Amino acid sequence: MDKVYSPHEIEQRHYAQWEAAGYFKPSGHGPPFSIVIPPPNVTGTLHMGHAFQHTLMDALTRFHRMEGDNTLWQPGTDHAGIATQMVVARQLDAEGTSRTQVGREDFIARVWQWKAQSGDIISRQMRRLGVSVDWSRDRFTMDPGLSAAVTEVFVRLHEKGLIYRGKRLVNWDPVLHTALSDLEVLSEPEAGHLWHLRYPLADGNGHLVVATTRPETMLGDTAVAVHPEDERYRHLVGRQVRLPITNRLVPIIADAYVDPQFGSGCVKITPGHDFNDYEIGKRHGLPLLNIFDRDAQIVSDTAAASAAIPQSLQGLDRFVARERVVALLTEQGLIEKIDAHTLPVPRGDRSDAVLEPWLTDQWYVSIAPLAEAAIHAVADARVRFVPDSWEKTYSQWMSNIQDWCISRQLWWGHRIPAWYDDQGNIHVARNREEALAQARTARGREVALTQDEDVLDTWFSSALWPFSTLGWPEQTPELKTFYPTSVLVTGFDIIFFWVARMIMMGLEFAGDVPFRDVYITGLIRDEHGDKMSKSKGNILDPIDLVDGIDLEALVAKRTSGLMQPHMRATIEKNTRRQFPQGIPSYGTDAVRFTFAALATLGRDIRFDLGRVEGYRNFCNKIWNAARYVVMATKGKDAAADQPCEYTAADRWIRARLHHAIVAYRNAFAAYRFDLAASAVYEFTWYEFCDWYLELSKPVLQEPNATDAQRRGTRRTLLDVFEALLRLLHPLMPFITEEIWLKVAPLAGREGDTIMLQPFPRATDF
RNA sequence: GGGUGCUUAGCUCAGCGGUAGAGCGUCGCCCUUACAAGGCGAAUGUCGUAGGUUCGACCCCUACAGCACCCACCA
Repeated sequence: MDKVYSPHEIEQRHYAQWEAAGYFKPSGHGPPFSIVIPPPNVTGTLHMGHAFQHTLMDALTRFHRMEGDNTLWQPGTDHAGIATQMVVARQLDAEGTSRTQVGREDFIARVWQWKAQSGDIISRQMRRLGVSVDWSRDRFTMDPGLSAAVTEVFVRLHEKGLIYRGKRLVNWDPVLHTALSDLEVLSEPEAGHLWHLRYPLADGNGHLVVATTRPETMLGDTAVAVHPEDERYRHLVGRQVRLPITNRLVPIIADAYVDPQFGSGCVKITPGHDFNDYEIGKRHGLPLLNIFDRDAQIVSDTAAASAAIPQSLQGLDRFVARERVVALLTEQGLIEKIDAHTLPVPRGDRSDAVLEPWLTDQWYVSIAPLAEAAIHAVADARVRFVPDSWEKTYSQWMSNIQDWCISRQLWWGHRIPAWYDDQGNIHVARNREEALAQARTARGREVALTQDEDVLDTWFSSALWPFSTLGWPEQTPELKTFYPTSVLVTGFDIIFFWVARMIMMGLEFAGDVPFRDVYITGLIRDEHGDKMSKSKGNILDPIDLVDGIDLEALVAKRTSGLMQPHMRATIEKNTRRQFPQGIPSYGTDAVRFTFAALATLGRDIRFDLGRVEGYRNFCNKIWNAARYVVMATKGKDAAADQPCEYTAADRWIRARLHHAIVAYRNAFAAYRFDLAASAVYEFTWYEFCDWYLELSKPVLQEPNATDAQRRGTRRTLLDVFEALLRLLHPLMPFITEEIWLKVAPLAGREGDTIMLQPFPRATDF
């Protein structure tokens, strides 16, 4: 064996062999064990969080495979509608054209092209991490089969009355021009103002003061509300104010929603552009005025006329309109005062654009009926969260769940299977022919149909992932064998987006929960506890830890393609300070072992390169122990069929191995990868290397030791070390394979790979 | 407003009702034929604060403080 452990060549060689030999396919004769991968965005690259989760999933998969279970790790990628569309749109921009210029069909073709190119990057990264997914079953959310599942689910939910089309306020992204679900809205407090506006009473006797953070929306006001018990205003309820600028008359109404303590105690009501006001408007039968277009600019033409918006304001962006409205009111002496005020501003999670509540037609899932079964599934422990503290988060959210807006005004995604006839009737069907037949029956003649232009929320197809990847709605053998899956490994950030929805859809369509356990990981943060992000310039590419990267390449990587170019200098400085020598190559096993060792339950992880270095040293320790074991036994008498005499040290190390196996297995059963890692680390280093290897030397070297004693020690060296390799394999697949292929024959074990060897049982020692 | 988690050695984190642990870092001594990507040895903590339960608390309970996160319609 080489004197130094060099992971690079070893890793690539073994992975290629494993894959070629088909070792990743289900082959065990035991009970099924299955995991579906959380499908990464096909146009992204794997980040530290992926590498972390993949390490844990692979450890579980390898462990169960070695146990003889019929093990499937189902891979695949997600089309990630908005994210992907944005990336390709940006590419087109850079080429001096645009999405709308190339048109829908060509744009989609272009995305497919990009998908093919980008998807390769992810699978290459995954292979470098050693993940033992069954590549022959690779799936993509927009594959024909999975798309058919999407359509099937949509049609069935519609038939059941659980999908409907409705006109109501949605979170509208005026930059991306699409509706978003509530979950895609991020509200952060931002500095703003509270404008106190004077609304003259219609009878000319003074005015009311309303406080607002969005003065421009006064153009769409249809009432002013006060609290019913508020003595100051009680007498005014039922009377009217004359709105400035538009001169429209709007009523003063009483509604308990109003907090008399806040501002002036009077609230302007804009049902068309505020979710609360929308509800109040419904309660009081107020008219709803739409004053913004899809770009969030002030409307013109008839819409402007019905709100009596003056020409001078039409077509203005909402923020320009705000200034103009304030200026006009100031001129008229209608601004009482302006206070500084911090308010939550809703932004789109992808575009970061300030969202506008906007009245549109959208498709919704009536979710409460589905949620009920999903709440019970968790309450009854048919789905178990690990750690279980997440159950509360889950059930609280599920109990207050709102209908899910599933339509998106995008091009990249699953087209909604709904067609409209010339009278605007809706025909939901599996395909155009079915829709035509439906229309024919309904109308008694042939009618021309137009398909809905919209696509579905990406998470709609993700929700079906555990069964759509296994062939549903066909009752395939895979579906029968591997559904429900054994465990889902994912981050807490997508419990609502994904986990909850999979449970609902799984129960409704696949007849059972989608997974037994949900292991929730924390976030991988940088060494200061900051979230890793491109804009902060603190991201690490897991492959760079594996292969190493020199400083200049790292700086270039971190500073290219920045959204805020002014961050460049800071990022470069920090990077040069933190990694003056770049990042050395640690090898996959060291990186994986680090992830496992850091995988404590229920908290975020500060990723510390010092730990990787420590575990790289651990790899080296194992390597050198192997050199000793081989040197001490190769070509020497270690025959199992000859008399062996075991020293106290021999018996002791076997007992310690027994102990380590028990600890490791218990840790795995409880998803305590950190404890498994430390159990095997401590046994290897402090017991096997520090003590046993040293104690074996006198026996093997002293002239007066007997042959039986030497044999006993050699047998023990081989038995214990060979088992130790199998124990380590789920966490460190490569180095264990490399050494095992050399040691196993000496230990009298046969096999072409450690991957399919039995996992050590404590009772063997 | 509701909820969750965290606070242990310089740093990153385990831990358990019974005299405080690991990795990294620091200091000292070692190139002894598995291993200098190492070995051996050493130093370092009123385990956030204040109460309580207990024979005994870092561990259980209560309050408080600080930090982080999630959900929510106060204009």
